[in-house]
Amino acid sequence: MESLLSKGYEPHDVEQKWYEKWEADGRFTASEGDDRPGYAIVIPPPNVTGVLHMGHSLNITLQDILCRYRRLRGDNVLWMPGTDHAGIATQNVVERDLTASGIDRHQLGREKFIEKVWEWRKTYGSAIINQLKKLGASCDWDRERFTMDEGLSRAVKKVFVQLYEEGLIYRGNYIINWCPRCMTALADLEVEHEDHEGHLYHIMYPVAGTDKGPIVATTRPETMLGDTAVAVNPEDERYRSVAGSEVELPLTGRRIPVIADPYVDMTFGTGALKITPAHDPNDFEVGRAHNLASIKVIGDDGKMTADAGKYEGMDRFECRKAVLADLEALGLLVKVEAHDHAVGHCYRCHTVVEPNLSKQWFVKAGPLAETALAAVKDGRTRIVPEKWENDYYKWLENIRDWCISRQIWWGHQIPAWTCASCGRLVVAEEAPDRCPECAGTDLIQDPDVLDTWFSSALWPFSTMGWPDETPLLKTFYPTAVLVTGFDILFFWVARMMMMGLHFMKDVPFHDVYIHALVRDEHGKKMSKSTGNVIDPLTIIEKYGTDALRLTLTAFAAQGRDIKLSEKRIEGYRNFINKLWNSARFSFMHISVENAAADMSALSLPDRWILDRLKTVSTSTAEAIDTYRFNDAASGLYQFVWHEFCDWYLELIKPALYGNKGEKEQAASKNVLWRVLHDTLILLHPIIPFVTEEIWHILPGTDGSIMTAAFPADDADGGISYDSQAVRDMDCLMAMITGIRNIRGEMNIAPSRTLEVLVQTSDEKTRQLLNQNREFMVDLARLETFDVQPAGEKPKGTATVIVEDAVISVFLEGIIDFAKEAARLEKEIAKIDTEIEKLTKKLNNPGFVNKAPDAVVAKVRDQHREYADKKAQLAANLEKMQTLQAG
RNA sequence: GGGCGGUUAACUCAGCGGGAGAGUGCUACCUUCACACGGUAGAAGUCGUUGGUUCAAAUCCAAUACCGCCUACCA
Repeated sequence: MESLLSKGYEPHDVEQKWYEKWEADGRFTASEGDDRPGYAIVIPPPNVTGVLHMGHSLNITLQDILCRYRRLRGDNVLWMPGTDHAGIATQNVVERDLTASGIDRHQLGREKFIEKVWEWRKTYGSAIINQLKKLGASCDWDRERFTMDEGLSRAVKKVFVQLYEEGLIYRGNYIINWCPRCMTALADLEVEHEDHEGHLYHIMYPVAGTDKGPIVATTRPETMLGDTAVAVNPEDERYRSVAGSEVELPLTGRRIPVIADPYVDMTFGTGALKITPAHDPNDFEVGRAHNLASIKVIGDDGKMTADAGKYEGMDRFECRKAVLADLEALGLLVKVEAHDHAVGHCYRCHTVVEPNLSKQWFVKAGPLAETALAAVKDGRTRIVPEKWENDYYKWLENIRDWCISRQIWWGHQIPAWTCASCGRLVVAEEAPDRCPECAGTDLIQDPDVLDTWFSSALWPFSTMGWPDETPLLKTFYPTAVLVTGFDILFFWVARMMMMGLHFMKDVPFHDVYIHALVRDEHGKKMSKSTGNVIDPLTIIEKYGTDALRLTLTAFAAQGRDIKLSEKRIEGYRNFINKLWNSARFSFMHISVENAAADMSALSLPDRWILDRLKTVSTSTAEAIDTYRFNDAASGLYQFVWHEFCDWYLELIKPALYGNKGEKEQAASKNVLWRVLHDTLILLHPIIPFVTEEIWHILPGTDGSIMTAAFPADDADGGISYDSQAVRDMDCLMAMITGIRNIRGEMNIAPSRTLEVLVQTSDEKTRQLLNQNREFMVDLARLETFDVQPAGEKPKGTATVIVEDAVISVFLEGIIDFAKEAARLEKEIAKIDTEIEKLTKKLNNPGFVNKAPDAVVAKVRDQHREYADKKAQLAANLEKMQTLQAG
């Protein structure tokens, strides 16, 4: 059997093999409903154009841990997968493709273009899904959804119509963010602000018929061409005389009024504000209040319109330069100041966005936000870690209406029609046959599509078949938890809350777990342009999926970003290999008889490891239950490597090789089987592949590890805590480590066995040592091992103190005593600093009187222990010094 | 402008009121029959700075510095 197992773990074939088997056996398939508790997670749908990055990898790993864990705990788990049609992003990608072959989408026309996008999706759309599978994602792939699917589109239409009828969707002319490259409106959230070192230009607008007038300040001088007023504060003495008069708008020859409005901040700039209602949201409001005209001088393509006069056709930034030069020539550019300000960029193509007056569709967010806010405030949905709740509250409290129409072709076309003859607007799920107003049959559908996030907002219920009342919805809505990064808390989470509560009358998820962002080793955001991306697929190729998953999990501490480097992944790959080899070793000894065998006649190490196993089982369950993934990973790492491998396997080797009789051999084999068995299950949610592989080699297991029971609580098979075994083992381990320490410090070759004497007045300790002397002899490599009551200490020995036992290692002929004297001095110095600290505490009346008794008693004990230890070591040091002198 | 987070061993990070921890790296020794992707041992930190609360502070509070992020209609 062991010859079949390679010395080093080879992940690639194993991963492929098991993933295919799991899928084929329907291991990921949820039941529509049965006796088991339902547990659902909907995947944050990756963009269909996407390529797997580290952010996905972390996100998927954590969800997979939860799903696999809940299955092991007996739940009916639905992990709903799918992709997002990513309107603007996808359209951009396909357009780029077309451009490469010399085609413009307008040549193709809308219908043909959309066909092209679907073709594109057919060819490349499953790439990201296949990459998720590489990560081991146990999604229910039979239920995979796409936001443009027929079912989801139906949900989108229904939601749109209902919100419109409820007055929560409206259409109107407002200032929106416009991307002149994508040629579409954007929601406020889709604008990324960046600080730019810009300029504040001071421009004089001469009072009509004079050459003096108010000076306005602006960062976007080209917009002056669309100015329809100058505003000053009514309280401002400086402008009292000009308020109400007219000024001449330079470069245009137009006359515009000077209006008074308290909105103007007298302390900023010159105190006079140019008003451009068509290109600034504030100016738009002021313009409305004063009935000013709106003149749109920057077109949707980013070029100046006919209303810009001689600047028509110029790019907006060219125009800025031209306007400045012309003003300069006229002597009207009074001052240029350096001015830092935030400039908005399109989050898809990074072009500078332009606030533009435009007719768009909006969601009235206020009422929806209120319910979403309340659901978190009253705890129906919990955000973990809690600190994100504040951000959530703040955003919803200050929410503004959401611009949902996009001037692109790829997406859900808005279900609104206008009658060509009477102009009547009809909003309906299906295309109307005739106008309800005039019975005209020429109805034209609004060409715009909806914001992609509009359909994503419905994801938790649209994927389960809504608006039909499906069994799936009944079993799995509300979902258990949403796992996502904070970057889409507003974009997506908050909007799902709003829509879920409005249409399902219940929250979409009980918990929201916000995980970290993955950054590079220097803490920088990974991006293609910086060239610092660590590609998960490359990592998987090199180290295996389990290593990547374990690394990400170990670093997924709450509330902190993950700095990833390949070096770290290597370390966790080594752990996988360690686990593999511990199993290889185990398989040399255990057989099917050891499965589920009785747990009696246990040796001390057996009892000890079972206690540790129970402890780590409980803490792993607790950690996953509370989303402390890193605690789960590091707890298991510690247990497997440093308790199971370093100590337990070493301790039971003599028993396994039959040196301790059949009874103890059988007992240890049973325990070994049991520990390995349970450990595999505990690790499976984090590292599914290697655990499944070992599981199948482990004798006495049947079928997939995915069908096993998680060894916690009642499913622990009667293993019990054993604090006595833990105390005894701690004592033995401390002695072994102490002796090894001497060996190391004295440079004694491992092959050289040592003579050791332990003296202790405690009979129980003597008993413990006598009963377990083989462990000492074996692990500390001893020639002789004597246990005696306290008495005269021998000469020429190195000393270690453990509790009240004095361990003497005979050194005569092995090393020189000066070395041991130095070692003792160092040890004593260390103890002295401890004693000093403890003494100070005990001499403090405040401490003795006010601290809890238990704490005081503990400090007293410690103090006594250290004092004893010091006395013993000092006595031996004296002997060393005499020996040296002699 | 407002808000949040970080600052702990050379590096990356846990810990968040009662003895400073882990992984990696480093040093020494070891090719001992699961594993050199290994073993044993070791060195290594005024827990950003200053003040306060407390018998007790890396841990709580208040300032402050530096770094990072989010958010915002001051032209």
